[in-house]
Amino acid sequence: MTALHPVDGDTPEGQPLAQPERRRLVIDTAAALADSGGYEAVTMKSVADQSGVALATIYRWFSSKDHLLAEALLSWVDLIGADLAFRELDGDTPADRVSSIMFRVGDVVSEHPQMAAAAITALLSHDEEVLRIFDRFHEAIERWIALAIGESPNRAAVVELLEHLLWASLIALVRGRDTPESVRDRMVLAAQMLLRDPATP
Amino acid sequence: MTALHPVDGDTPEGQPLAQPERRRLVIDTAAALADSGGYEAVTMKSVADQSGVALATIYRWFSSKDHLLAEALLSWVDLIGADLAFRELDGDTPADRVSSIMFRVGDVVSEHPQMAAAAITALLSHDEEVLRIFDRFHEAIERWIALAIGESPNRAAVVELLEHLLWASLIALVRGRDTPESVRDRMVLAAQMLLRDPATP
DNA sequence: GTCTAGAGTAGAACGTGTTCTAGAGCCGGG
DNA sequence: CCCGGCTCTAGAACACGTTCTACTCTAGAC
Repeated sequence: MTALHPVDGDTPEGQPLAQPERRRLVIDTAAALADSGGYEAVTMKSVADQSGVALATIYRWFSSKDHLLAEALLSWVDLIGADLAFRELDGDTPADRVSSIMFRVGDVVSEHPQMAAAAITALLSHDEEVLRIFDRFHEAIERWIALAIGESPNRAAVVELLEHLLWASLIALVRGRDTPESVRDRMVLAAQMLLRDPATP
Repeated sequence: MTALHPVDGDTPEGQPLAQPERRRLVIDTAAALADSGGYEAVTMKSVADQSGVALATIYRWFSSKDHLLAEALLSWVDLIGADLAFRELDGDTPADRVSSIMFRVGDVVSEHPQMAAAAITALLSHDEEVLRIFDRFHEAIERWIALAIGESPNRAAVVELLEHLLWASLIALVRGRDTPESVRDRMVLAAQMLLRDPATP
């Protein structure tokens, strides 16, 4: 059994897949394992076996298990990002639109709680590549929140505060210290308080 | 070499230490290792060797490495708590007093960055015992912040929001994504924005 | 003094993330 | 066609957290 005949990496025509497709396959395999059993269920050996890519090759493409899972998370980010670009945000006030975003994020997390927990665990790693991905994640969330609140005094500061709050809430959520509902409520309340006019006449 | 003669666990008189003292010794050994080299520098074997307590015994007392490090963190919490109980908080406004607390927390973290990073990494574990300790940590921080802001409309909500912000900031801090100064600034700004009168006449 | 329950111990063993080794297949330039 | 360099591979090896095993020692009951 050599590189000519990867067990699970062939096209229907029997052609071996090219590198980008095999890389994608590895990420998707990890995501599937994470989705069904969370962080611990993703063992590098099972990812290798199920994807048909050798363990050593996976480590050539990804610096660590956490890096691999972080890459899987990026697919979600793209998904939510595309959704936000496509569908208008509901709500007339900034707080309403923050609420609207939180509903979408909450839906994704609620539908895939194990994957979400695994991804957030991975994002907390100190791995170099994970930090890189974390920055992209950070930028995406910043964009979403900025989109929701629109113009406002202190805009940058408010966005930063809301982002930190969301991050802390997501961590609490996957640790069972919080519920999706209270995350949503907290974010909306924070948006209301931070966005009210500082000098109401 | 048996239980009669633990290498490092004797009093100057040669008496073997009692269980609570030996437990304390283990925690302090872990803290010392964490302080000098961070999370990875704390290996259970080196804690066992340097404290003179057998590895199996350490696992009888602590459910995991993360539990052990979380216990080490509690000493800090007690320290800061005692300091807060003893020294009045400076500042006339709630925001000033939040700033004052952040200075004290920031000082402790800045003086022991490796230990802080290790402790926060440990606190993020899903270990049962760690969750228990996390709850105590959470209550302590809640108390500190409540103490700082005093009476206020929406007090509970403001405290909760500030606590989440602090948590996210500390994580960013130990990951090198933030500086003590900007954590302080963020907390003070948040306190100001959240505590301003909702209906200025 | 003897016995027993329980705490403590040394060291082997195990699981999993990660790295290493040695070699096989592939591809473009001569 | 052959070479040199590249990717990929299987499997061994390693590190460290954690658990297991079989044993010793101690303290208290009697």
